[in-house]
Amino acid sequence: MELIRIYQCLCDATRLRILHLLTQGPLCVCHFQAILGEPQVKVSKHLGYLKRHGLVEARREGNWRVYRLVRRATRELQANLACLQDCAREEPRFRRDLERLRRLRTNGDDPSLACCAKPTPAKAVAR
Amino acid sequence: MELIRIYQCLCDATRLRILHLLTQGPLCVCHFQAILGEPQVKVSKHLGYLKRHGLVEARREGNWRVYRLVRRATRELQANLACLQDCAREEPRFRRDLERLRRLRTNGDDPSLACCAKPTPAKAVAR
DNA sequence: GATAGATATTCCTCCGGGCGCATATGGCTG
DNA sequence: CAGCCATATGCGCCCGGAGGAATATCTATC
Repeated sequence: MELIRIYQCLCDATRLRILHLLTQGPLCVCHFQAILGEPQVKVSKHLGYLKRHGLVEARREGNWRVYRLVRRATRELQANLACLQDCAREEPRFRRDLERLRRLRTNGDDPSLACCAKPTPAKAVAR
Repeated sequence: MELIRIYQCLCDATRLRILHLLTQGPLCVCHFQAILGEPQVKVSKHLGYLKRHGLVEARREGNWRVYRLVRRATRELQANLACLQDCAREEPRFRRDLERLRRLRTNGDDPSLACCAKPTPAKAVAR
């Protein structure tokens, strides 16, 4: 049952936040780290999980990897992501994530492609 | 995060089928057994899980227990159950469950309250 | 109050997944 | 090619949850 796989992906907080962010567009790993405030291993593993389960796909972009929601998402996935977006509107945590994403995009650079390390080579990501 | 709890409940096939059935109205354990074709322990445990996690509530009805979705479901829960119902429309398994439920209700007796053992005391549930 | 029926609970085993540390990989740059 | 950066992977630990067999609990009935 396809649905099960989807729900299994959704039932972890970190993955939920990742997917929620991805509904706003592709993102690279370091951005996830910055926004979620989670260690690299954790982020990377959850992205791997999502990829293995077919919710997400990745491409290389020079030195980093950009993740996005799968292009041809099933109806089920689309429905559930829409539902997630809807529910997320009221959860402070999701709102903060969105806020940070927005800040990264404006303070930083180009919306989707320009990755970290471009604006501030010294300070970089505030860990 | 409330959402997580919901998704944790949704990420098992048996629970998914149970919740889906419950969107059609209250049901007692033996009906679940009959419809799902799963052993009593399994059904009972998953119902317990759903109850512990606040998606479901139960009342005694003489010798048996009738389960229902929680009365005051959160917005998140409502949204996700609606989404589930929508997705379930295309999954054969869910359709079969609904079909069996319908058959139980017509062949059997009264829609919601009348429980098993009333129609056929001899054959009972075809295990 | 003994018994039967419906359901819950306990005990056990097994497995997948979450986490973190350390290390590997793969591309870029000097 | 050496070294750095971003990211992935392997390993070990731990925990929760799934499944099933046996048993307990609660209710109705005689």
